[in-house]
Amino acid sequence: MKQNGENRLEGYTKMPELPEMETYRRLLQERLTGQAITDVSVQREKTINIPAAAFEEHVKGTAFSTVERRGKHILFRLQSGRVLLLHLMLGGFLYWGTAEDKLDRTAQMTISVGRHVLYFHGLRLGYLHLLTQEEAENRLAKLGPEPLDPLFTAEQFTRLIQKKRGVLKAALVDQHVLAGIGNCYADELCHHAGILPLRRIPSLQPEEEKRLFHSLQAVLHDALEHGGYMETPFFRGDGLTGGYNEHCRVYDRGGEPCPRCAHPITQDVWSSRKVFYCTGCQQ
DNA sequence: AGTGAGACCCGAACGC
DNA sequence: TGCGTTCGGGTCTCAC
Repeated sequence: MKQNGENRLEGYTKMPELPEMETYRRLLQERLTGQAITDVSVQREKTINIPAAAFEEHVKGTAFSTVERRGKHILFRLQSGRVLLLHLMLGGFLYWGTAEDKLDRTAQMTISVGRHVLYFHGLRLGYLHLLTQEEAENRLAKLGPEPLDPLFTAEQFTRLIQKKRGVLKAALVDQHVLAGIGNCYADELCHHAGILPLRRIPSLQPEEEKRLFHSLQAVLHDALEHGGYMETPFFRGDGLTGGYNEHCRVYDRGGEPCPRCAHPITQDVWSSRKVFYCTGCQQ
């Protein structure tokens, strides 16, 4: 595992959120569309939702059609009409290689496409479930809107946020309010907007809500452009994935000077989650 | 309704 | 070197 200059451990404090999953989606879409699945192997039975034999039999006999994303989920649409629904949860990540070019650790599951292999690593609570389209739809039905949907407006954002009365961060990471925001990007977008993540929602001024909406989009777009913050490259020579790591301004930077005002960043705990903010420039 | 706690899970870090 | 212990965190569910 990589460590930075201060010997701070990286890679297990940040879990894949929308930009990381969207980065994966793009990389997978390029590689998998139309490809026949030639082999499947399940090392960890809890990864899947049906007996391994039935899973392997179904998946091996079909091909990928498209790769979509909804919130933090990836949907592999299969030509059989079924869907593989992936959630990486805590510490999960993907690697694209061959039988020789793989990571020096066990994968919980692999899917082969000719000589290429998609490795599923770090699936502790994560899963890859084989579902009908209807089942997949039902699973995702309660998710909030996609923050980067061009049809998603500031007015809609304000309406959703105002349905909640608690702490701002609670609403931002609630998948039923918005799909895809997790612990890290919630703190990052609050910092970008200059608003403290533990503010009570009713105390937010209309102008602050507008700023939050703008920051939500700005931070996610920026993260996407830099390939998200995943530590592990998706394939050998991958120079994009994880490029956003150095762009995180507050998350996991407790005690470091704020990049905007140099005030030391506060690390706090709220509802058993870490929260990072700057009391110098966030109100 | 919001908050907190517990369960789920297991690789990695750490202490001895 | 190697064992045992601790930790973390997204999501769901339940209690207050």
